[in-house]
Amino acid sequence: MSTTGRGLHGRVLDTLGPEITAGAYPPGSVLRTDELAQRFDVSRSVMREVVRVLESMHLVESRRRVGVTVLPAREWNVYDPQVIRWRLAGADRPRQLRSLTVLRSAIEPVAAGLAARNATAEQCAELTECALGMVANSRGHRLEGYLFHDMAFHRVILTASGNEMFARLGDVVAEVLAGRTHHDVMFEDPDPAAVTLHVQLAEAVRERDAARAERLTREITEGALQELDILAP
Amino acid sequence: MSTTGRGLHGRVLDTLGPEITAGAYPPGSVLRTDELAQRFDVSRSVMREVVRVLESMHLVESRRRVGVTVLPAREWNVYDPQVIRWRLAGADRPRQLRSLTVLRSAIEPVAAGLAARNATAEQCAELTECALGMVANSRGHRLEGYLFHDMAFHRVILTASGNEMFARLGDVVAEVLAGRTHHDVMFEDPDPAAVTLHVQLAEAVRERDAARAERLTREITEGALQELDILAP
DNA sequence: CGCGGATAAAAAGTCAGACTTATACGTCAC
DNA sequence: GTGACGTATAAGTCTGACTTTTTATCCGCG
Repeated sequence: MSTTGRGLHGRVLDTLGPEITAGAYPPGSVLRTDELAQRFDVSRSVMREVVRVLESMHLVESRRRVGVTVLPAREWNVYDPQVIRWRLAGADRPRQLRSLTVLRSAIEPVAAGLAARNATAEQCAELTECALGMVANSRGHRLEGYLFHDMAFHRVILTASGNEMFARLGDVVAEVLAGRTHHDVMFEDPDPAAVTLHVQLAEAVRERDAARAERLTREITEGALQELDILAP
Repeated sequence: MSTTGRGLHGRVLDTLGPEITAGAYPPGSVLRTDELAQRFDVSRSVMREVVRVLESMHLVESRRRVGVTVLPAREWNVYDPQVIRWRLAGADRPRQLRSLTVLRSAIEPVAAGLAARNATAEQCAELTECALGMVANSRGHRLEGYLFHDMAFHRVILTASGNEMFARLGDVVAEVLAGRTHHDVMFEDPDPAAVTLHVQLAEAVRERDAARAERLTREITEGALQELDILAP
């Protein structure tokens, strides 16, 4: 589940990264490499590597004679999967989930339209398989099984679009879907209407109906927006 | 212009990063830290920091007893601004430009719709100012001036949307616009229709007409797609 | 001939300490 | 008050030794 796991350096990162993204240090705060090394009981070499990684994520900035300065959230690389995970695990999780759901609502319809044009026969088959899996798990509190197929479904759509930028959002969408199922309200079985929409979407892609695929996906994502009480246009 | 500039570590990164994203080492290639350190004439400490950063971008993977393995492009963090710049500077620039333009066509209309709801009075003013600047530079080969206001315009839209994920794409869009003006065909003055659309968009946002703002932006981005010969739905 | 376990080698990982360099800040002269 | 100068500070760099993990090889046994 955790990503960096390996290495002493990764363990420090897994503590310090979430602290920063959680806002434990207000923007402009100054950390010193030596102090951090002492706190985590690692050598400066390791600490410097950690700082370099945080710097490449634009979470901090390292300057001579000053120290390691924490940057304002506006500067962060919010598309870095690591940063996304850290923020989703932190306090402003709801806020983050909203941002990402709005992003989904912009991306996925277009991706679905492209998928209808570019999907391979194999991808079409995967898609219908996932949709069937969703149907099969849509009743009787089989939330985990439903989630599994839901994540796979959207990942296939994004990949089949043929656009690498879209494909790379597969993990993010999966994270959002998982978050919705696990942490937020979702005690009951999923909305039957949503299930039907997914089945129809798989159908539309198979039949190369780009316009319909886009329209159906827009309905799906608007449902997701409404769940989070985000006003739909 | 260049980003990492500072530090010995940054200079090595500015050479090795572009090499990898350009595909100089096929996926699965193995690099050794010591050899790299020798090649760039830096100490292993510095080289290790470089490798750590590349690893956080998912360009490479470092494993004990094996070395530093180059990962397939599918794994790369393609939203990392650094990676985007490296790829735009490399050989598959056209491909990259297409991916990003498709991304724009998905994001910007939604962002414009949100901007119409959320933009502050100040942002509305900036928007009209940018649009006027575009008009003023739309004739007589004043491409640089036009580009400047065009970049600013889209940046304001993305920021005014109020969604941090959208806002963070400001740099990317700017890069795409700059790329179009500088490297690709754009000898003549910009399309008058596009200029008009921008003026109308600023108007729509000012008047809080979200639907119209979205529709106008869709027209703008479809124009961008057509310029690159990407089929529009 | 093939298989499994001991063994060795290779590369990253870690650490400690000394040295260099840039730079913010205070001081002093004007 | 302003400007030049010196100093303290924290990051940056280098070196060399040691540890750890993982892979490949080799050998003996079935």
